[in-house]
Amino acid sequence: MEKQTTIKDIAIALNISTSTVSRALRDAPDVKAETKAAVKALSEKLDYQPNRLALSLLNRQTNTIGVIIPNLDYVLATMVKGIDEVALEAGYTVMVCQSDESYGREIVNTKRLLDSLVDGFIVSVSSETKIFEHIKKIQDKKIPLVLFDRIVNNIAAPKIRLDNIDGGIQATEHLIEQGYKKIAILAGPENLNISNKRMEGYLQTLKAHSLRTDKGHIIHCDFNQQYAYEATKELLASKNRPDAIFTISDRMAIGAMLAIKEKGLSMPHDIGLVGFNNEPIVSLVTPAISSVEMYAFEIGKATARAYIEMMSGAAGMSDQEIIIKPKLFIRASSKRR
Amino acid sequence: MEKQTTIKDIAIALNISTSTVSRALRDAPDVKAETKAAVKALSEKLDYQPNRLALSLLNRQTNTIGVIIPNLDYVLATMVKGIDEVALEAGYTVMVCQSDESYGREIVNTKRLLDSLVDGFIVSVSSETKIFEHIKKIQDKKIPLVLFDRIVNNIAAPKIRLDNIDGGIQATEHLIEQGYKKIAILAGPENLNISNKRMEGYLQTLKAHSLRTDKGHIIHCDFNQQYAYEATKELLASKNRPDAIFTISDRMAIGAMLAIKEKGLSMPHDIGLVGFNNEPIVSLVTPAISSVEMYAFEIGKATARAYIEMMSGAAGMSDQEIIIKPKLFIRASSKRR
DNA sequence: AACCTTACCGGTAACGCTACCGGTTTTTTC
DNA sequence: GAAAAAACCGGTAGCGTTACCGGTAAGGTT
Repeated sequence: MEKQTTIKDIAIALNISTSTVSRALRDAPDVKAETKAAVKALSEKLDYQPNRLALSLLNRQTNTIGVIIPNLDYVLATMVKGIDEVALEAGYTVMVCQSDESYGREIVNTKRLLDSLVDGFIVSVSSETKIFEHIKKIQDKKIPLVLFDRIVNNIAAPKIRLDNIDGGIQATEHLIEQGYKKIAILAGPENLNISNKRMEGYLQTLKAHSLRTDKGHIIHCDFNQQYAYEATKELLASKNRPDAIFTISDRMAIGAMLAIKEKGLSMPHDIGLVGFNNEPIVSLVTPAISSVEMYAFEIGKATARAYIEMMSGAAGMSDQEIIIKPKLFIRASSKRR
Repeated sequence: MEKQTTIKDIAIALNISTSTVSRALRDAPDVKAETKAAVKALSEKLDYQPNRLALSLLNRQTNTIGVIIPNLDYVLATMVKGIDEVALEAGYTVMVCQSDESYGREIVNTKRLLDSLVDGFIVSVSSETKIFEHIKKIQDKKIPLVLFDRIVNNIAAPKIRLDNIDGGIQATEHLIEQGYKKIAILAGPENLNISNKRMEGYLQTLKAHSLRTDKGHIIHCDFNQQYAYEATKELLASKNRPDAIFTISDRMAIGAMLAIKEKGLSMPHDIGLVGFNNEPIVSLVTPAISSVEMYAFEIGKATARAYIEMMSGAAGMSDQEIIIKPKLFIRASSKRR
């Protein structure tokens, strides 16, 4: 690694002081035009680039956002894309760290970025995370924090998320409207807010239609195709077999689909199926699976915008909550009327 | 943003010098045991964390790797996961920038990270990139560089990639073995190395089996489901209709599949289909699509390892090339014997 | 001629940290 | 009991940059 050209190199070459070079580069008014020209010409020639480390140290800000996410699946990658786009535009650099759904790695990542590498955080917590001390620590240090997607309730920070309850409602309403009576749900891990909210929408809707909720029709399992497959197999073998399944992710919907096919049941006739996320895959399988679009890219962009607003010291940001409305896309797996 | 506790704070509180605090924290031999204890206790209490910016400025290294990738699709996200895992283990922080397949943004990203933010690069170029001055610039500055997946040929750097030719061969051999005679290929963008290599394997294999190559059976199109769909429709409508299609990505295979189904042709009977990447999706569609597994996670890990080796000054790294062997997974879409 | 602007530039300190040199104090040695 | 060795600690400089203060020389004003 060669030594980068510094302001000092230019100063020595032109036999002027570093202060003057610094001012010349920033077009300060009190530098002679020809001095400026000389400095700029030489800095161009030597391919001078200011050392951001030195600047950050001096100004106590890095212009870097630390983004902590649990993984890089389709939804989160899309959200990161949205964050990236807006942040880049605004002159921020983004540092993405994935925790791989591990509480431990989430802490390690947070700690590292806290070493003065970033001046703010955008966080979506891992499904394993039940203790939020590391998140609170960010706030204790008065470092800006924005939560998105998998938010934490009892922390006061701008939050950008989907209206998960509404997503659950839309899915369940649709299934009821299609004449399904015994609707099961494959919910996610028990402590995961987003999955619980989707389930809440489901429960609300059943209640509103005076449908009995069978405890056996609520299954918690990991965000995982295999688990969903197993769970569905059990559901289909139970004595009170459901006639529809709502899964809170598309991966799980695929797992469910496989189990349904294996059992020789047909969709949408015997069983209705609705997923969540509206990943491209759901329109490619047969039958195509109805799914709730969550506008991940928009959520990402809104998150970055909230961050930027917060950094610019906008008032009333501290516990603002931006809620994006989902939209159900109806496909063959649940359309029987 | 509150002021972080610094070494100076500790020094003042304990009425000792900053040098001593620094040494105490690093367990230097010439510090009294009780002084060490006091320093450590206080630093614990104040939650002291060394300022990495200051350290980086001092040591002229950031322990951060700049990863430049064209997007965050399944394959690249998996590779990044691999890079992340190894890098984190080795104490590096990873900074991921996606160029969104845009040459301009690739340059912007490179430039930013070059501002002393990273001390090395891991790069996979965008499909739009035809000029590599920005990559050469990295090397001109003697900054370590590792290329992976979408490598650049005329640049001397460690390269980690799939044996794309072999992937093309495996796919084509398999189709021939299954009795297909008129095998078309949906290749990627023309200047993209990986797609050309896969095509090279395809061409070699046809030649080895003395099969005529029909110019009309070689279609270049973007890495995109829609384009692949259109291209396949044309292929199926042409007078010399192929009896098998090899696509150099799974997304394209899906597009091809849709066109084939629409035309009312059956797989594998009328048309054989083989994709590339072995994404989870291919085993979920009907019929399941044969695909070439490219071990993206392994490639990512190998890339990070090569980077680390290079940083530790290992000799003979400068133009080492690590080539991962792909493996065809045969599924219903191409198995007719 | 004495003073005052204006235009330009240099020096210093600081951001947080460590390497290096040097200086006290205490302990050891004969 | 004096000299030598060890143990411990402080001060300074420097990484690259800019903010701030101050200084010099040219030109302008009475």
